[in-house]
Amino acid sequence: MDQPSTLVHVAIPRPLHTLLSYSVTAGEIPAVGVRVAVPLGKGVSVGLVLGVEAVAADSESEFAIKPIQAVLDTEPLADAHLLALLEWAARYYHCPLGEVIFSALPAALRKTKPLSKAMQRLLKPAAQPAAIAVEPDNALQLTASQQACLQSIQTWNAESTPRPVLLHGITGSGKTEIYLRLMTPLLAAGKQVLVIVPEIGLTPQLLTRFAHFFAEIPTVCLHSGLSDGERFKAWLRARSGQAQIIIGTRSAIFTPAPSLALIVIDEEHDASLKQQDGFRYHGRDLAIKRAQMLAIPVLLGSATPALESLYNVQTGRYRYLRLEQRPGSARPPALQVQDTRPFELQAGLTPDTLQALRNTLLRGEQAMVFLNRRGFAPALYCPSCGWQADCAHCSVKMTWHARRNRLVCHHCGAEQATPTECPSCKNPQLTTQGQGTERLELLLQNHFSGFPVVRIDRDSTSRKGELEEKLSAVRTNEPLILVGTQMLAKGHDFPNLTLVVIMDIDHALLSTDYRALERLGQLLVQVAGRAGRATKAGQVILQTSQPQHPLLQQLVGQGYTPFAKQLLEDRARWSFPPYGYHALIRASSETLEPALRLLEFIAERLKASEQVIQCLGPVPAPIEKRANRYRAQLLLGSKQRGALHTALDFLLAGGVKLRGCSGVRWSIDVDPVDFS
DNA sequence: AGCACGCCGACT
DNA sequence: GTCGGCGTGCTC
Repeated sequence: MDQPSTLVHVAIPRPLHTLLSYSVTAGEIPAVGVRVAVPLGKGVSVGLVLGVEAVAADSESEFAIKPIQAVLDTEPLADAHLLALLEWAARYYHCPLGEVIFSALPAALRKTKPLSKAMQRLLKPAAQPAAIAVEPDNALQLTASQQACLQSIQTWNAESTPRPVLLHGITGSGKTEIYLRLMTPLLAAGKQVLVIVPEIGLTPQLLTRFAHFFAEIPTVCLHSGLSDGERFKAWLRARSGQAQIIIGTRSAIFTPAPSLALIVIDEEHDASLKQQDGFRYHGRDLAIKRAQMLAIPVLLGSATPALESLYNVQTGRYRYLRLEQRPGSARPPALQVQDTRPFELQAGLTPDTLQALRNTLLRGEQAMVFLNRRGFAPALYCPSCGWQADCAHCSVKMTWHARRNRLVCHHCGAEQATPTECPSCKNPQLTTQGQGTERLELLLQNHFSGFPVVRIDRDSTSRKGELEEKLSAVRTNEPLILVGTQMLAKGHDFPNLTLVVIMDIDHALLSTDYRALERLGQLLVQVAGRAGRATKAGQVILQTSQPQHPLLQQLVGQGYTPFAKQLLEDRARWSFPPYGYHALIRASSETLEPALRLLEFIAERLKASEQVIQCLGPVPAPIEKRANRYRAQLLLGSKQRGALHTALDFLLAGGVKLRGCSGVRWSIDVDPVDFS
């Protein structure tokens, strides 16, 4: 008897570029979006059902179709919208769909284990939350410009297919207030709002504001500090519609939210929105895609918008709002460039800078010295023979950490005891070179005895609660000096902080990475924004040996917008993003040659695609060796996004294999932001 | 990614 | 004569 039977097409978390098909028995046909356990090779794998197809029982098949092993869920984990987003992302980033899907699901769902009864129950559709009266906080009055901003956004968002809005608001201009006010009516109507932030641990003040303002609204936070179980529970609460505010880092963009009505991307320029390994998506770009698919508004906020976003404003794809003034009497800080060349430096600081620090402390105010380099010194060398402490596994110098008296590689984590003499010539007098936050802390402690020096970096805050401890010391508003890295750049508001010193920006001014200047400009503006946030005027000192650099001059003299405009003109001249599109193919192997050879082969295949694209390279990566692997890269550029994608599809369809390149690992990075 | 199959060097 | 090296290819 030829009875019809049923096939399911399943995405598997492996680098397969196709779905696999399995048979199911009539009584257990799973719905699309349900997980199944399937036999794979000799083993068993989890998979997600993406298609169900009735076929004639006698239909021929290329393969021996195996039956699924078990249906794992009673309810679909992802709805059609989310699956469409993931399918789009897999195509756009040229990442296998199964890997995309399972990296978007909480880790608890990547196992071939059925959920407990309790968890199954939580997957059932829940009733929409009842409308809640959100109490307007009368203590919080919007300024006239905030009010005008809010009004514009609300008018625009009422359109049937709203365009993304870029809210360009200087530090302290009150972007958060706009977010809160925009969210209020939606939450009151029982809707959900997704808020994406760069790194949750670094934006505690944003979380506190939300918690106070929306005390009665169920909220979940999705960040790296959660255990698998906690993350899964938060995901379930969002999926049920019960949690109305979902705050999280980039991966939160994949959280199911049945009544999603708004997406907010805070610090939309931030590089941490781009995933740097595996499925290399951009959180902001997927947010815009998701919002577009759902026809809901999306708001991008930043004091220093990404060049891409400013360009999208120019072309009319985004709308733009500027929030200029700081509430109250706060004025923007005065920026001053300090030429380091004529001076003898102490731990990298000029005499003028030290004097400015002293004056600040004597006025009873706080100062911050920003140096994006951990450890005591970034190099240890022998003055007699020239030997230097290199990492055995990477092509970088090791950093000397004084407190632990160890040499540490900041790229692979390798550590070793500090040698007591030169391993090459036995000279017992090894010397350090360059500045790190540890050395800066020590110098400042000696120089300003009687005033506390608080160092905040990954090394000084590794213990749980240590960061909060240090921050609360700063919040006493007593005169002190803060020393720190990137960790200090955003999210903290110190009312008595009036001086910010920024060190070591030369490498970014001289970098060959075309994004380095954009990032430097953003960082300078963000860090400068720490100064003078309350009623006191702020001062910012930039130390550099390149004070005449035209773009630095422009940034200091005219501000971020003209600086960004100039950078955009430079990008246009070279057809660099956003005027052209890039994809970076990286390869690594135990020696450099096979990686280069494979990329050479790939470059040739791409040429055979007959698409209008440029290949730059292959060349060794800027950090040629990392964790014992040699790295090379091939940059692809095109003025047509479509040509680039067609070429990459052609490459993947043909398969990439070359004899003698067996140990080469390679990957595609669409819209790369990091070229190291 | 795993995990097999498949041809060339040092062992009971 | 075999055990096993990891190069190559497949997974419905």
